[in-house]
Amino acid sequence: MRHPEDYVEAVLSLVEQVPPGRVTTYGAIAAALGRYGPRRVGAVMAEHGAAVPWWRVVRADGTVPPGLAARAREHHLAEGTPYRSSGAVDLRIARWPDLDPAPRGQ
DNA sequence: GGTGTGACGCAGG
DNA sequence: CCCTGCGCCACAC
Repeated sequence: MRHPEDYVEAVLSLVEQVPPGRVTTYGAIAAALGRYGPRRVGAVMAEHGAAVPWWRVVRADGTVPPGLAARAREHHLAEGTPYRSSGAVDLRIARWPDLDPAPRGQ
């Protein structure tokens, strides 16, 4: 293991708790765990992500890295995840948990 | 021990 | 919308 076992388990556990049609972000997971940073979460996902609904973890702007975007989009379409016209997931609606109290401009 | 890199994030130009 | 720099942390060379 390149990462602490308990940390890996914690990350995967959180990802599995994200319901269909909703998503969370690398930064949110990192903040929730209060340990390491977004990049560590990404590293864990790159290595163990296949075991969980990895497509429910997106970047802070709602986009998914090239190469994963195509497959992620299929899952999102099947789950009804809200997308923005830009092609990124609409975090204002899909973010989970619902910690998005300030709908700013809208 | 310096340097580059990555399934990241944010501020600036 | 584009690109740049910096912070972040672990790893490979």
